[in-house]
Amino acid sequence: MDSLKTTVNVQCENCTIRHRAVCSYCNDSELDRLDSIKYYKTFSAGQSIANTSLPMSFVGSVVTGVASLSQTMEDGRTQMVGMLLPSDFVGRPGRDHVVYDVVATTDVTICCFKKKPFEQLMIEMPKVVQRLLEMTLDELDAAREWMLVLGRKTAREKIASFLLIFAQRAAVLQKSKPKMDIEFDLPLSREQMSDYLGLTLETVSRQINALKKDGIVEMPTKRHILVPDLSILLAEAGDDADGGFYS
Amino acid sequence: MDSLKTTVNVQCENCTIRHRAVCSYCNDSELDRLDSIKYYKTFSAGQSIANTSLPMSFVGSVVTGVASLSQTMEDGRTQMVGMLLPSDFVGRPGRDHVVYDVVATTDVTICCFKKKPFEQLMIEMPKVVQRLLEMTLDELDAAREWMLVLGRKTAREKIASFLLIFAQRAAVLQKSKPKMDIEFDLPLSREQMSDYLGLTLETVSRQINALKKDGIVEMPTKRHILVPDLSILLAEAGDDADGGFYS
DNA sequence: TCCACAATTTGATCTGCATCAAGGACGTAT
DNA sequence: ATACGTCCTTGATGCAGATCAAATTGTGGA
Repeated sequence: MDSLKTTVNVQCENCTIRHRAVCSYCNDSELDRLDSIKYYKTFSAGQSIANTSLPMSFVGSVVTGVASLSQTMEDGRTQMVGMLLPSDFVGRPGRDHVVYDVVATTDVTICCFKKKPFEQLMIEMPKVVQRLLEMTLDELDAAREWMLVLGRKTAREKIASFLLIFAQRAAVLQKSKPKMDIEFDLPLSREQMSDYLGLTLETVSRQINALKKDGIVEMPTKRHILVPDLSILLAEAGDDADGGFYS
Repeated sequence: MDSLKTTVNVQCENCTIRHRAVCSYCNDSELDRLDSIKYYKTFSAGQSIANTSLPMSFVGSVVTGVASLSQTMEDGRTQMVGMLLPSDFVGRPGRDHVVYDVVATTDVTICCFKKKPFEQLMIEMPKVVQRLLEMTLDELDAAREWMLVLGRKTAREKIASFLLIFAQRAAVLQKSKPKMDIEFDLPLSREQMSDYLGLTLETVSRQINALKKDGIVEMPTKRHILVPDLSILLAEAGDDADGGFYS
């Protein structure tokens, strides 16, 4: 959240385009030793970033786009266990194996740090480890918040909770005046939403249209959402005052 | 897991009994600076260890017993979001607020460190922070594993997954020869199990008795379980080869 | 502009688990 | 012993969401 202050254009190593992007690590003057081991990389929507059989050679920070973490059972049932949004950390420093699949949900730009040198920096620079601990604690809170969603909420509440993740982010970025619609694009398909929410895609479709019919949200296109009143959506999610995923 | 090597008798500050206990931190010679700020504390089954309105004044390590972390919605629906077993870390270093209720599920002994001095040590001793990062990453993996259970598994698979947590611990402790039953006590009531699994207590009761009827487990008393064949239980949980909660 | 295909919606039906409601089993205090 | 409370089991019924099946909309490429 303390990132996104400035953006820079970066050269992607996969394509010839210079992307607008910024990494909160690279913005931190105390961490400028990271500069020498960093490079930017992009993945297009649907592309695999890492999986159980193909471990990552880097760690890094999402600068643009959305990536997802999912686990799959042998019979094909899958559950998304996390979303990586801009400024989120990618990778498992000090761990060899990835225990879930990391996939680009939209086009994604990542500020990468070579894994081995980064792990060396973790030993030499306590501040890096402290920062990672902070971020990991936040992720743990988010995961536990989501366990309540998965275990106890109704389909309608699940959808509302999901929309809140983006609505709250958008509200911050828009610094939205109270009487203005909050507006954002859905970065996930109905099927991906169902994987995140532990539902079927049909139920997702029905419930999101029910929220629309009830005037909780507007949906000019199937992937674009307007929220006239955030507090109503909050109530639909069954949350008290704050309590959002990324609060 | 690298703890539990030796045990010591410790004086509890709440009662006059000396408890058999050991803390993995206190066993680590590199961390002996912790000695000066540590004390032991016990909680009896059902007692609250911390909650949203009553933050903790310490962090620490569970040495005996089981504690639970839960979140509750205004209307009373609750979801257990974690279990603290011996050697697990309790508390949120660097955070003021507890975001869920911590309750002793059985009688619990905790090796406590005063919060402020512990946070000071975190600044001075990088090793402490590194260790916490490791543990937090493990907790995050466990939480995500559990998200798959909550979002995608059937009631029967949920029960099997739950029993596996204890069966796998017991298997390690018993170093059980292949042809020997794995044996353990259930530290949770049917209702607590239902809170952990996102089910009702009736469904928990029915499914656990179904597993018994099918010979997957034996249940000499309602709180004691024998597992004749761990691999059958694993299959019931829908997991592949390893994949357990605390693998 | 049209076609092919993917994403989404909508309808009809089915089912696993929740809910509601008793009834046992066990422990503890009287 | 007996009574009471807590925990657990078992049965009957209902419903939210899954499943199966089309129809519709949206999209990128020739």
